[in-house]
Amino acid sequence: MPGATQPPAAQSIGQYDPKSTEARWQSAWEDCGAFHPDPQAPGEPYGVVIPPPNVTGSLHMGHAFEAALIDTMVRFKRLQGCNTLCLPGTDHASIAVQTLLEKKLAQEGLSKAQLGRGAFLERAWAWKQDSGGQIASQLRRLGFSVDWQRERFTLDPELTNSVQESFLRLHEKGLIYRGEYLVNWCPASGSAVSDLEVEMKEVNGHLWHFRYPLADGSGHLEVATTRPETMLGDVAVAVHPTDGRYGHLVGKIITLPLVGRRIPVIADEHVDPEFGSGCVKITPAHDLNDFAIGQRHGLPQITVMDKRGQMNEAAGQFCGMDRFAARQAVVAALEAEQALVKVEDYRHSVPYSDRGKVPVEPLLSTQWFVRTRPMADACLKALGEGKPRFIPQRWAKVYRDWLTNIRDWCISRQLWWGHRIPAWFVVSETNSQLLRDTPYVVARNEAEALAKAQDRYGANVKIQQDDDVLDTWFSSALWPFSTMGWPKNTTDLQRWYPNSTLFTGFDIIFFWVARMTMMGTACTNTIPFTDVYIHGLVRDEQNRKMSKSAGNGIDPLVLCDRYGADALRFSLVRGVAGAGQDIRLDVNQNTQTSSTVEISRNFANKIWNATRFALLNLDGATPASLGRPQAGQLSIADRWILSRLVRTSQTMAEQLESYGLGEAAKSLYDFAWTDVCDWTIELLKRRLNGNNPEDRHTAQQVLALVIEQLLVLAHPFMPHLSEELWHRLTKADEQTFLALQPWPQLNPDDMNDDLEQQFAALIEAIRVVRNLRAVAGLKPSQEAPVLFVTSNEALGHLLKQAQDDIASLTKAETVEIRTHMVSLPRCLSAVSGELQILLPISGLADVDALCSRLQKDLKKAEKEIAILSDRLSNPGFLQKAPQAVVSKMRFNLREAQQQHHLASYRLASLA
RNA sequence: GGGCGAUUAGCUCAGUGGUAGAGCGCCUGCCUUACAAGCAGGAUGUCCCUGGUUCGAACCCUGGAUCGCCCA
Repeated sequence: MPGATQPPAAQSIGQYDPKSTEARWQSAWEDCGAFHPDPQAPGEPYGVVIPPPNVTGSLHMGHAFEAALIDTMVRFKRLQGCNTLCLPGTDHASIAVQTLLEKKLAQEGLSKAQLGRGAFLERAWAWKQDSGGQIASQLRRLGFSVDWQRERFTLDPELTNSVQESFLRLHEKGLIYRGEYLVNWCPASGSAVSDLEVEMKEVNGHLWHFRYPLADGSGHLEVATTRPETMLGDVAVAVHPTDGRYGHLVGKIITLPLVGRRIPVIADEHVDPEFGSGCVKITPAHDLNDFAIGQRHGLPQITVMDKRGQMNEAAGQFCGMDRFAARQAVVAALEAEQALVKVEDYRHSVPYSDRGKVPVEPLLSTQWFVRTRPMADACLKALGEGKPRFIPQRWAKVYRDWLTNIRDWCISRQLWWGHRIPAWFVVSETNSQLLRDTPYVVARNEAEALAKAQDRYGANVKIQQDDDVLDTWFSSALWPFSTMGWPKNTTDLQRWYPNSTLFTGFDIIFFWVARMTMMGTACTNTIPFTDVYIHGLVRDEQNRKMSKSAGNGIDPLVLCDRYGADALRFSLVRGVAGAGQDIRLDVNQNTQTSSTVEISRNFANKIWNATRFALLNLDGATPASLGRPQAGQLSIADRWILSRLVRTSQTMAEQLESYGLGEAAKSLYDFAWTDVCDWTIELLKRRLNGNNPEDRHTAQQVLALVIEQLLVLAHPFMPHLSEELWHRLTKADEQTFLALQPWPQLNPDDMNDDLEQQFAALIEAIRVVRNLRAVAGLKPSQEAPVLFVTSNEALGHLLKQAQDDIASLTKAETVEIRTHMVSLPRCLSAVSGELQILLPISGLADVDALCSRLQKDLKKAEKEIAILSDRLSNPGFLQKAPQAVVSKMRFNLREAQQQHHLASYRLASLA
């Protein structure tokens, strides 16, 4: 039970409370327009558009993850001085919104047909104003540094204009056409959907075998199908041309059972002779493969279902039945005619509509399509030149394969909510009827359409706009430039187009990324972004994808409330191993807690307290008023932390530049916790509390500098915390933001490899003393003298320099450094490399513990000596390994031998 | 059928050829005036298997196993 022994008030003093700060900074940033960049401002442009979430959606962990990644990068670039734009928005989600509204209407006993298009759209807009786009406010809660003044919605007038303009241009170039094809029909939403919106699902079904009699009475053929109801639309039976069993039957006529239609036996390469009997029924109007075969053989297409998925007149006695009821009825009827041979259980893939969650029905209908081949080729060519660059690279291959095998894109949807297709039918040309071959004009508006139609068909034409709307992804495909005002050549477009990086999940490479690049090439003649960063999915502790429908998700906002947005963000970013790798977030559904996020909360608290320590020790001075420390005044520990600071700042910048976000987060964590808190602050305490004013001043300068820069480094990951603390530390006014400060500007000369190596030895010496004290059972508060003996001069010098530091970190009464052993009474001792560490206290020593400690040292040295001398006696190694490696091994061996020697000596002296 | 990813400490994962790492968890001791959301110390490994390349392999190559994903 945490804190059970202490009253909450006493406990809260040293605890960071995100609730009291996060909301304040979010509104301060927004009110001051901190993230509203001026396109004319200096700095290298860095432009990102966020993947527009669905307007029906609410924030889930996937959004939070994506937002955390984007914002970390965006804030980093801003600190680096880039002219940074991060543009938010939402998409209108045709099918989702329409499904939602129709459900609501149904509750009122209404249908959209009763309501009519105008009233329906009014309701849709009303809904959108009310409850649409709650995601925007939720993204604010994460501290996402987007420019809300530039927020866009795909149905905004300007974006609608972009959609119309691109439709027009593509149509003019022959890249959009209208035609009658087999499309994926979703009976649930009453609309066509694209290939991508179809998901193949493995289901347990049946394989029915039927007998089809030859018309001349000379026998029959056996066909097998998983969809008996489609046999009503059969127009042929196909066999493989080389299939010896059936060669003689090709060209013969079959009488289709139940229907009585006379259909031919044909030969087609496509037939798999191994499958079933080797005979395939052909239903061009209800199967994609059959459609292709039908076209090759000039067969008719007989549609036996309507758009609700019910059998139509062509289905004869089955007319009016639902397709699944018809399946049973057809089987029963065939059985009655003794045409049913057998039924097998059969596991197979069935195409389901992503949105409607019902099996799609391939259906012949007249739709609009994008001719993708030319655009895909342009994209492939660009990819050959490295445009765009994929991170991680392997996704480029997925993208390329998709573009290589791409099919035309069905873009019309039989829905109302969306961008209405800017095409008008000249119905006067076909007796006021809308037919497949009714001519049409494409225009920006009705007046322009009328003019065009009159121009072509005479003054008395009557026109009527296409009822359908465009696939939502059509407008999403324009997002990188439609949001910036295209086709107008705006300053935003000039500044931030092409965008710098697109961040998105691999699940929409096809849906979105490829379509954006295609539309980018077609409309703007360029790939719309330089880099594409593909991130993974958020999974739960059982490695399942976190999703609302699976019920294993957790509301990110709940975690924000519990641990702070910064903690959640840090967890998500730190969890990224390699780019594109999934991350795992443990979440306890019952308690709504996560130990992963708790760790990050603890880290935030650590930074909070480190800064609090600084504030308590700076006497009200700020980093600026204290000034930077003078080189001549610095202790070895000071120089060490400055070196670490410069190195960390450089490393993190390199990691972030190369999209190593998780690595950068870890660098920050280690620097803050280990270097700053465990060592630097502990070392500074002595000088801050001491009586030497000069030394104290230097310590304050170092502390102020290190903490301020730490806050800058932390800012991309934990923006609220760092902003709050930076203000407390610097006493900056309320219009000045850490978010707009420069990335640490430090002197690279302060980075010193040798110094860091020496300091590591010092740390090791301190560790050994502490270990020795623990092993020997000394109480933590008990002071004891420490004696170092080493014949290594450099090491001795280092220890001497840091004598006071060692004393304060090891509770040493005195610290003595000698080059030679002196005779001492029995004492605690240990050995580290060329260093003997002795605690000359008699009487207290736990001899057994000491012996085992020395035994351990001895064993370790023995093992090392064995490995190293083995290696160094290998002529191949000496000859072929790099000199640096060889001499390092030699050095290590000498040190191990020293250690061995000293440890056995100490052991002997104990006996 | 084709492709991709993963496999390292009890858990989550780093580790691009030179003596296996971190955090959490675990054990011991500490409320040491920044922090118990903390401090100090400690224990913990067939780096999935196999063969090869190499002076040297967790890492590169062959083959395989298990788990997951994508496409047909």
